[in-house]
Amino acid sequence: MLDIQLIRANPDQIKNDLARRGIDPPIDKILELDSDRRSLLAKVEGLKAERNKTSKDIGRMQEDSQRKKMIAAMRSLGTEIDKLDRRTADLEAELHQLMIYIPNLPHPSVPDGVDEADNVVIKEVGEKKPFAFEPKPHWELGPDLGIINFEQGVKITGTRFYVLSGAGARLQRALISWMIDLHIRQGYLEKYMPFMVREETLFAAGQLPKFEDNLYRDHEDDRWMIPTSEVTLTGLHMQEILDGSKLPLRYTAFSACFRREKMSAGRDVRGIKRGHQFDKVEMYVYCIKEDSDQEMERMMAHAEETCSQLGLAYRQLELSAGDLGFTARKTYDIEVWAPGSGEWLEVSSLSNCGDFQARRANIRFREKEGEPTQFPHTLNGSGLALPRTLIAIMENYQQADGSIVVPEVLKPWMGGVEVIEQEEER
RNA sequence: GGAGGGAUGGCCGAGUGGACUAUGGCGGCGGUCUUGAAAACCGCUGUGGGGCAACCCACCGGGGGUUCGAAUCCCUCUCCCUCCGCCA
Repeated sequence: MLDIQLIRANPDQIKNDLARRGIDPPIDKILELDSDRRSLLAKVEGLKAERNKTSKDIGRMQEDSQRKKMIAAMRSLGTEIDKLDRRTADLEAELHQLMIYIPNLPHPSVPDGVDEADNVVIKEVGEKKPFAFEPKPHWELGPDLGIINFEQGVKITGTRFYVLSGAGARLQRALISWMIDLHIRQGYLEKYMPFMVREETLFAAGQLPKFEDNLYRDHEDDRWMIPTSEVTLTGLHMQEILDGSKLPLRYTAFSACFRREKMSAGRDVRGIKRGHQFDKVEMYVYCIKEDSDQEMERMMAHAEETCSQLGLAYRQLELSAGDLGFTARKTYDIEVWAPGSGEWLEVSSLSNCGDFQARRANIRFREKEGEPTQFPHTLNGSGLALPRTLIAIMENYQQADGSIVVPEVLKPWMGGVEVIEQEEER
């Protein structure tokens, strides 16, 4: 959510910033509603002050005709207040309805552009691994080795679900453990969070109301499956006033993520690249606004370390203004090279949300006691999405015979397995 | 799933229709006293909104209602606790 005071003070600046995203939201309507709301508020609050004062007087008076007269007067004043209160509430609701659909303002450093074609490659690290044979895609390697079974996933649940088996399941678990341990060393506090949340939590993180179509939901209770643990890590401090001396707060969490993928139906249907359920290790930071640019670079370095320690060639992209997500003011993507699929795979997306989520979640902090509260900045980034990392490892570490070498850093978690050979299907 | 009890400020806890401008205590901050500290005493100590300001408004878990007036009465939702049932 944007700051209404900011819109009030610099409407043209706000319009220009949002135009960079290629949108033209109803800023003038918002200003009009805001101004109507404030003048109505001044009026109704004056009447309330009068009612409060007179009601107190009534309480002190003896029963007499004067008292009855005042009660009658207050009764009609009450009707008037009710009427104005309702109009104020209507205006506020209308204003709120507009405000919650306005995306975050792009950071000044974000490159211009209308969509992903305008995203900028900042750097490419590592060489695309050369192969003396034609590298296979993971959707062939996995079933051939007996470590991915697509048919079973479809049978059990439906399209875009799969089963990992034996060394495949173990490799994913190894990645999760290794990544979390790495992030702990990088200074993050590990959290294990719920995978289901209430509606309010999704609103706080900026997923609702706009992206309702992409979420799984239990209609009987107010329970929604999270699309990312960014949601729960934002919810962690909802409605709190944090102690400023404790910032920055850095968290890491593993979670399953659930996405209906209605927006991308038909895309990336082969393999495990885009499922309805996937695992992810997330990094999340709450910090003061002065630190957020540097926290972003820091988090980027942490995600890069994940790629480089796994020996994967990767590149860093910065999203153009037109491709930024709803809550983000600046976003870096990390893509790793998948030689079998023959494409760059987005394994991580790191966003600086500024105070946008903190506002929606009502998360504040106070630098020192007695000072006014401020909204912290929040940043989130995948410490890599598991299925795509798995793809990259399988395709990059494959050998001519179809076996897969286990990356050095994962060996401690693989129970002595150094090469994943064909497994008997069970 | 059934029965009952709860939710008040940073924390504990009183308040069941008008002096609540939310009692009291703890903690915190400032002051007096002191060589210094402790103790004692005095004062201050929630959030948001409106207004140039004085000041005003809202908030006692959330929402709605009754009333001239609600922390207090009514409805409803959420959450917590106790017991029973079921359960990894």
